[in-house]
Amino acid sequence: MAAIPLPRQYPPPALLSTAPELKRRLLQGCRSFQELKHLHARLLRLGLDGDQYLLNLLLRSSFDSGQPAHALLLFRRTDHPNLYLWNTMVRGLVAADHMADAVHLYTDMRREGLSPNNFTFPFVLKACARLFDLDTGVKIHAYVLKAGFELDVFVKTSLLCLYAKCGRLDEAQRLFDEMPVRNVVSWTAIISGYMSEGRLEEALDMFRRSLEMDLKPDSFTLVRVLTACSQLGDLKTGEWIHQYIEDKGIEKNVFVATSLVDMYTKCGSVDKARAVFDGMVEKDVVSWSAMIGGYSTSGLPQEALELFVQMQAANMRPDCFTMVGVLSACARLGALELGQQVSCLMDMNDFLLNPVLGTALIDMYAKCGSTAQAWTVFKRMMEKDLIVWNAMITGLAMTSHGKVSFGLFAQIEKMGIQPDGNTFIGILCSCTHTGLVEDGRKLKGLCSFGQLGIF
DNA sequence: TTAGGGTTAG
Repeated sequence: MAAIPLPRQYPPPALLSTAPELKRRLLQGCRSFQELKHLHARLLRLGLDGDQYLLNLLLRSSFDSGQPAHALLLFRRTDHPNLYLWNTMVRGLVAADHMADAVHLYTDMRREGLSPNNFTFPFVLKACARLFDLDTGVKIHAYVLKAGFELDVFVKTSLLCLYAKCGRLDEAQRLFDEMPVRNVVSWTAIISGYMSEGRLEEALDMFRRSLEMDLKPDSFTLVRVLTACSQLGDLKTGEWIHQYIEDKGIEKNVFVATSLVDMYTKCGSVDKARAVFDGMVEKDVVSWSAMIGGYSTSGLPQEALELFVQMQAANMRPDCFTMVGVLSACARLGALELGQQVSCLMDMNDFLLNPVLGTALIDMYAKCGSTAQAWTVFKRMMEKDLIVWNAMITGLAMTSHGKVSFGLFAQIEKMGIQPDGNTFIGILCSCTHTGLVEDGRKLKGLCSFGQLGIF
């Protein structure tokens, strides 16, 4: 009879009687907050709380267990923490999404008279970038120059990201130009900077330049440039990048492959998207959603629904993105029953709290002729942006509820929401469906259609 | 111990 493998043995805490034992245990990682507290107690009991190496492991364990407040508590109790501990704290707070705390801690560190090193800056600059705190970032930049870290590629790239994120692409480009060493991360960062400014062509130009300089793009770079192609509808460049990936034998991870799927669907090559999708070794919910949504927006609802059936057969749980694609396909087909069935796969609150998902459900009900159900969803939705209102106005208009859609239009105005072209298209649609010619004329008198670009 | 908020929606 085969021996039953015993579970991995951890020494009971009581046996952790020496520093090496405690260190080994801390390096294994904690399984619970309770255990973390126990290990801390052992540290105190053994009089090892002055050992900053062990304390650092304890801090990291606290962050890894999702207990940043506990890490902060331990840290505050430490006399004269060394730079390593400060860095661990700033890094941990950034990873735990406590950006303001990370910046405050950095400020405390400076106040205590400690000099940051090349590791400190990327952590704290990331926090500034996420907070869009350019003022603090600029002060840190001044200190970077003073302390002589401006040549460090990590520090420089972090600064570049800060400026790009805060809308200062000019400064980001200047830093990039003066970098003595550029690597794939710096190139990807500047490409992303151009993309976030909507300068997609220039982002692709930077990518071409990077290749001319023999840079080997990685999956992060490829995802960015494929996204730029998607947004531009630039099939030619997208295909070229795909060929480049194949020629160089670059492994297509799930992110790159999904970006290819998205690029092909957005550029009108659904078949190529499907070929990439079928060739994917690993597919996640994003890949499935991209392909299903791609079929829907390409006017192939039947294919979208067939793929959704396959997704379920593959035991892949749909998310909000999947559901939008599926509901949109049902709306196009007028498949009310199916739409109702699939909507049951989600919690109703998901529809009520997510305006995109809610709109997809309203649109499906309205296009399938069930205005009453569309109305119920609309009334219950917590967050209604203009697109939600437009979907309901159009839905009512299409089913000859012109008066009600006019009522909604009046409410929009009363609430101070600025209608857009789609709102007026919905309203005009209700005029044509209900013969409210005179109301349509009045509306034309009231609103400046020319400005909206409708006529 | 460090830098890229890596892909999908109405």
